[in-house]
Amino acid sequence: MICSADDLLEWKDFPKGLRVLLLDEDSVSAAEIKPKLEEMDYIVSTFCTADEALIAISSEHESFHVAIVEVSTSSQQDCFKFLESAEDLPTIISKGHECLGAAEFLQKPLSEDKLRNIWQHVVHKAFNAKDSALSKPVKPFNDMLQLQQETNEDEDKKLMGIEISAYNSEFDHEQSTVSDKFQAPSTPQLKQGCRFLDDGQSNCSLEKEHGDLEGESKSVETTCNNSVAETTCDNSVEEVSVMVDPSLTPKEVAVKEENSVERSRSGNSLSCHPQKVEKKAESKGDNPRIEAPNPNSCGRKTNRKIKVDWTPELHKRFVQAVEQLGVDQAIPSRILDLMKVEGLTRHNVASHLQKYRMHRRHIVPKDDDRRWQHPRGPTPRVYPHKPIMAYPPYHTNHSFTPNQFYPVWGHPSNHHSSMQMWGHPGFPTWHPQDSWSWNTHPWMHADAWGRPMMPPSPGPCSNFPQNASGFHSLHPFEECINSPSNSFDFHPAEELIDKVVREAVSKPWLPLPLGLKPPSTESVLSELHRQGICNIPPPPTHHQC
DNA sequence: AAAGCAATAT
DNA sequence: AATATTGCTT
Repeated sequence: MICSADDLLEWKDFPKGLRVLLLDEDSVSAAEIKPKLEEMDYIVSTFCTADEALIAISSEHESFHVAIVEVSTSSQQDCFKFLESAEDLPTIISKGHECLGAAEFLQKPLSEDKLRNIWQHVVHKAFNAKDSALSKPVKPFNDMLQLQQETNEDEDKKLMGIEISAYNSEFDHEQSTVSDKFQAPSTPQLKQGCRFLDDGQSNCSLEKEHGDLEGESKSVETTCNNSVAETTCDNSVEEVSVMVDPSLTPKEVAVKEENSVERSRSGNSLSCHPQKVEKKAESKGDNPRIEAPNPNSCGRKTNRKIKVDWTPELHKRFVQAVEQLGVDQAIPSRILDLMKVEGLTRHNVASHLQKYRMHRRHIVPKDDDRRWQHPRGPTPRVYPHKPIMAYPPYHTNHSFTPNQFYPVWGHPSNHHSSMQMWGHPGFPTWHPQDSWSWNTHPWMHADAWGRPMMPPSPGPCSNFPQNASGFHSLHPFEECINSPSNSFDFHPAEELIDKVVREAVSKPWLPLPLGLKPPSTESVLSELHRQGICNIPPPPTHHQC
């Protein structure tokens, strides 16, 4: 059965009580999945054979909201048979290596999150049914799910908003941007999902079934066939599950996919982009590489050159190469050598370098350069009230005017709206090797990754405030843990901490970096006492410089 | 030939 | 919007 929108609206504690049909020939795996589902207050009925399941469906047709079918290669026919007979029952096929015109891939093993989210397919289906509540107010349901909703969109978009928000609410650890909304309703887009396979969370989502509803919306179309799915996703995924439109037979799926290819050719299809950069997980120590177009896949017709997706990781490599070479020596060919990214061309690098340089130039206005490059110049202005950021080496403080943000070059992100990151003193977090804020710190003040600038002659009586109230440091922490790409490089490297400490010890006259607090008088005195130094001169009286 | 830049195309 | 391409100069 298909659960109608009306049903959902009246379903008080949805998705509790969702009736799940679990068809799995492997009783062991069924025994693993079932309790997980039951923990989520789903009502699970397991079946070992398609026939049993079909009998159950035909006899208790109203009894299931969603089906999960684990299908082995040998039982594929059974699977199709089940799909046909199951008609409108949203069915998630959990399968081995093949992709059956997928609406969604779920990486196995099926985690709690993934299982928990199966209700979303019921919602999706409910609101995409021909005579669903398309024209009905959706607010109640939205409220019920405690979802956020755009208020200025038309009804269709609202519907999408529900579904998308719902998905996002479950995947709120994933990045979610406005543009993403219409690309991957349920899970991170394939582009992301496959790229970050090593994060253990990512799923690949391909959406194929509601083009008629969305019109020109940017849902990620299913344009991959088996080979694409494998080439793009198989790096480390052992198995995927596949969500197919329950109302479609395999043939129909195929037809729809063809249409999707046509529709998405104009540029927004991500799933199918053989041109996309795919890189192996760096955690495995492999060099990233640019995937060559797959001649067997949907990219066959397009002669476009590979379009490099400068992912944060790729960009990081780029930046590392540039820094290794030094800005002056960094030319495309050398950067290319250092980056060791298979398939990347010098042109790609040159293009990126051009942008990179322009950006750097833009965010370090000449005015500032002149002011800071000659600290002995005409009485450098010091802003005691201004925030100072301590980045390693810690004495290269960056001074800037609050509110004076420069545009940040990065992927579009709703994090732009969270630029008010000031006011978390003493959090010595930085990304030592990622000085270029690429999506990772979209809110970061430009100066933070611009040219290092020396404070004007910091002496024993530095004007730079050192206590917490004088500092406004950024607080990247939340961002780091929220974004999957960030966890990647969030390592307050010990060497750096050591370095900072060493520097602080060797140059005691400099202001301490954020995060390092001067020892308390008491602890110093007791330590001196412990070492037998009892004759301590009184501290110098405070004086102005 | 490679680099770098700006304008333009996709 | 991001990236590629092109055309030009160095």
